[in-house]
Amino acid sequence: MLLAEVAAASAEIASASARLAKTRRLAILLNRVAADGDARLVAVTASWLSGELPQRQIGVGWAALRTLPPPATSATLTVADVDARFSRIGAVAGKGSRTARAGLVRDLFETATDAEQVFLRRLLSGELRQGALAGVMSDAIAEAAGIPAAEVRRAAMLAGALPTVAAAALTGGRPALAEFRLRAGRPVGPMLAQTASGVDDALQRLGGTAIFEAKLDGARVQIHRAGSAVSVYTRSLDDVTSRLPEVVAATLALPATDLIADAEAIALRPDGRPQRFQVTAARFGRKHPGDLEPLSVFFFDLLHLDGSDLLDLPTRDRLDALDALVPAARRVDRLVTADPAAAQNFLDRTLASGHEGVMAKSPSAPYEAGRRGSGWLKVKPVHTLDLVVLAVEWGSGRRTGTLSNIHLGARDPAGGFVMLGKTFKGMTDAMLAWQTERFTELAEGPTDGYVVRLRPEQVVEIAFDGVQGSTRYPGGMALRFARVVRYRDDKSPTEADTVDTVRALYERGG
DNA sequence: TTCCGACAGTGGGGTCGCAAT
DNA sequence: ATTGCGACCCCACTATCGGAA
Repeated sequence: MLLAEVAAASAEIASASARLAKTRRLAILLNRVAADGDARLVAVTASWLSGELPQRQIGVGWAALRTLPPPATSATLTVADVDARFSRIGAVAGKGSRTARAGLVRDLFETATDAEQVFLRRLLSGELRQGALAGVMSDAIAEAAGIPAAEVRRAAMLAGALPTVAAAALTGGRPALAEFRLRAGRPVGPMLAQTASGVDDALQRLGGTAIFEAKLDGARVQIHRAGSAVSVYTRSLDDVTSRLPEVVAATLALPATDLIADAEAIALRPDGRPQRFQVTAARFGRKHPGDLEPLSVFFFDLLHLDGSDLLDLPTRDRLDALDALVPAARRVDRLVTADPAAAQNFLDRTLASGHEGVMAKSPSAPYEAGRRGSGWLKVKPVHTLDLVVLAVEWGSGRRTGTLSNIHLGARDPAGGFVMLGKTFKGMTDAMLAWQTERFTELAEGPTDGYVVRLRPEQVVEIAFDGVQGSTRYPGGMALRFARVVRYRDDKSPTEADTVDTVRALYERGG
């Protein structure tokens, strides 16, 4: 199988708009690879065309792809060859590794045709832009193997990976898929949540009664125990066991042999209130924990216990099992209610304890592994400020040709504006068109660079989740998850919110 | 025929580890 | 010592397709 065939398929998929057409094209390609009889090649192809490398990461990013050699004129690279080259690139380590890696990347691109270079560059930079990733690939595997889509999806969630499922489906068929079961030690796609605007919205969407839980501002962990062996995975299923000895110890203290659980790891202050997220992130990111900032762990779901799979049980039953296993001090706070006032009170109390918000869960919903299920909703308070647009950046991909990412400034009472971050979120296509025109008028100097500086005249209402410390911005603060609500043509920059307002919010802890 | 769930795309700030400068 | 890069923690939001209602 030639790389050229895969690159051509990717280009065709990108140019089709119908999802069914993309699925069909992917299925044809998968069947062609499967005809070679090599399961590894099926897995590699499925992985690439869902935007991932089987090696996960190989230390090559955007910067390493900035300058590439001229392309080859004939297509000689095979899928197997490129896969092997990726492994070699990823295995380079130590002093001189950057240079060595760059050399291997250059060799690869020298051997690739123009079309292949485009594909490889997109794949390695994580911007495949073919309108098809894991979701479409899952359906394509089903179509190629003649298996119901739901079965492929479920196997992928239980395997925590699509490529192995692709290989199994196309070489072993339906019986091979049935082999994928929940197993302690093999990570599972975590269930994710949708957003609700408040507890009333959450109660209504969940059908009247909800399980409310404290939403801790830490890092999600999936904990597996098989006998005395504990492993801990992140939301993206990376193994972080060695970084989190506290989590391992807390898990070994539980009266069980085998389990799979969902939990949050978070750094707490001595008084039990949460540290800022940055403290947890620093500790979580550290490979060798040392003696700094101990992490606490709080369990909130149980998927497997001593031979029994629980994930298809309703939430209330899974939580009964969790409560019987984990002491209350190691679980997140919880309230089951249908009463909006009681729910609001729980949210208020949770926020007063310094936490991020609450989760609202359907008592009857199963654990939808790997999905952003409608059975889980998050509720977090939203702040808004009227800020001034200081500059704007040209967009990429589908935003090419529009002025997209705006730089946000708060008014400095002493004069001028203090930048607090950027945002590209919340803009409709109509807003993008409007702001491209508006900011072209406000441009202070050339508009052909990446960043276009503006006269500070346009006020914009910005929603955000909180204020965090920053070394990047001059005020020492940056907005967390900033997004545009609307442009305010009824306000002048002299009426914009001040940096003092932002600082007060920061010092209040949020 | 309309509605809505799921998915892909477009990027945000912060932190770490590590190689290069 | 500092800087740049890659990887990954937290993530919000809109457009689109196609099946559900």
